[in-house]
Amino acid sequence: MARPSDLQAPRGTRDFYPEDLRLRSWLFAHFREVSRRFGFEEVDAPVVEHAELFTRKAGEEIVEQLYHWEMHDRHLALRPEMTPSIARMVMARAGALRLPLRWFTVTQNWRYERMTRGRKREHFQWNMDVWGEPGVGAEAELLAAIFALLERVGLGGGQVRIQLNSRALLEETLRAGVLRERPEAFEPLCVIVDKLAKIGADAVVEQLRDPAGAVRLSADEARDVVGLLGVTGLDDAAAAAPPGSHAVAELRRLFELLAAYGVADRVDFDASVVRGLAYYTGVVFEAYDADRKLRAVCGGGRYDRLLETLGGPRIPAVGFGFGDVVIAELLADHGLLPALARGLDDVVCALGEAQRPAAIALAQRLRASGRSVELVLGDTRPKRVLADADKAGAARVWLLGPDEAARGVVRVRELATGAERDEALS
RNA sequence: GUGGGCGUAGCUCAGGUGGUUAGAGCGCCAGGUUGUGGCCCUGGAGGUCGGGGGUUCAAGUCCCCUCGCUCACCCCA
Repeated sequence: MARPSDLQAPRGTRDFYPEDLRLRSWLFAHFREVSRRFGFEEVDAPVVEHAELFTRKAGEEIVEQLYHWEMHDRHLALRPEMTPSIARMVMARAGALRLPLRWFTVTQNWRYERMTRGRKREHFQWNMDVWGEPGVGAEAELLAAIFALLERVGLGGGQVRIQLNSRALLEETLRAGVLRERPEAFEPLCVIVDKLAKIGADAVVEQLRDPAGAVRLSADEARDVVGLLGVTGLDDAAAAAPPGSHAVAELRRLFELLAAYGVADRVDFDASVVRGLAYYTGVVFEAYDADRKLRAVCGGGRYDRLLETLGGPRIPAVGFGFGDVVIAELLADHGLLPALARGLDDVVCALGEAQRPAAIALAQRLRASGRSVELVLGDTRPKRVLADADKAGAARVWLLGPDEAARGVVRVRELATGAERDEALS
């Protein structure tokens, strides 16, 4: 039923009822378990940050879609992504941290944007980052972790593939060419080039030429850049790169490492992947469902200069963000969303107020042993108690009536079998 | 911002060309044993038909406006 808008969750946000939250927790548990197995530690930061932490000059959409406001002379914002907050935390303790650092987060993020399938204004995101490791071994660990997660949720059979590129490769090529005199145009160029698959080559060329823009290439130069993005094989990319390319060597090394993890066959080199965030400097990647029906399941890359940009030391880093929305859509499409029970173990019911103290003592004893115990609060008939316990998925019901009390026992019923027995109360 | 679909019970939805007290399934509540669940049977509660206006003897149904949800595009994580 349609309710007044002030009684609905704002557009793009969600209420999580118990059954919804069970599913969310299930997913988060997998995020955390994979992170744990890879030796990552969980951290968190405030949802509200100084807006300046997120505002950058490269024209990224993520900055334009910031939820932000002025309050008591402070410009605050809801975090649209986790990386800047983590960078802030790393910077604050840079001198005391043993590198490389492996941190992960599972957080709520906000982005004010139009809604479509797989895209909401409020979403949760799993982040894994490695700080202080310049080599592609870090990328390999992260990609392996993504595949580990996919396998845990039932998508380990190639339903999801990762497209991967290196901004360093693109940068090497362009700095030997059209950006020789203007290296600072590289970041805005990446933001534009990221749109290739969405707006088409002509529109990208147009934006790269824009005399009012930050890139300002000639028409021929812009077309050359777009041409570079069409490369799909690593050998072709190598051929187009400057001789002795460091970036090509790193990509080759990365694929060797991915082979050692057994996931190289699910990763494709694709020069058109550059990502829409300005701070990426090296390897960048995105994961998509094999049918390409949905938006990217996750994405990430290397950002070796971000900490420097924020005024900190130069610590290389690489990470990814993995949202809860697209993966849930994908799991639903594949019929992989699990049916999760409440996890209630026991129901304890006093039949008659005189038996309540004994029922409370029993419930507390069971709880102390770690069981999930629902104590029936009102004066509910056994019929109802049994039915409710059954629906809740409880294993057994403990009934304590005058008869049992007189004998110092409690009636225990196993719901699965219907078997009953008396058990001593103390 | 553009275009489409949709708003009827807690949920999922039916309700040809406008016509008596608006329906189903599920869920919920009660009963079918006096202290015993699942299955089954019976009964019940629950609806400003998103909101406002209009046409009409008569509007859930037609027209206009409006709000909301949703999908696609635009744009972008």
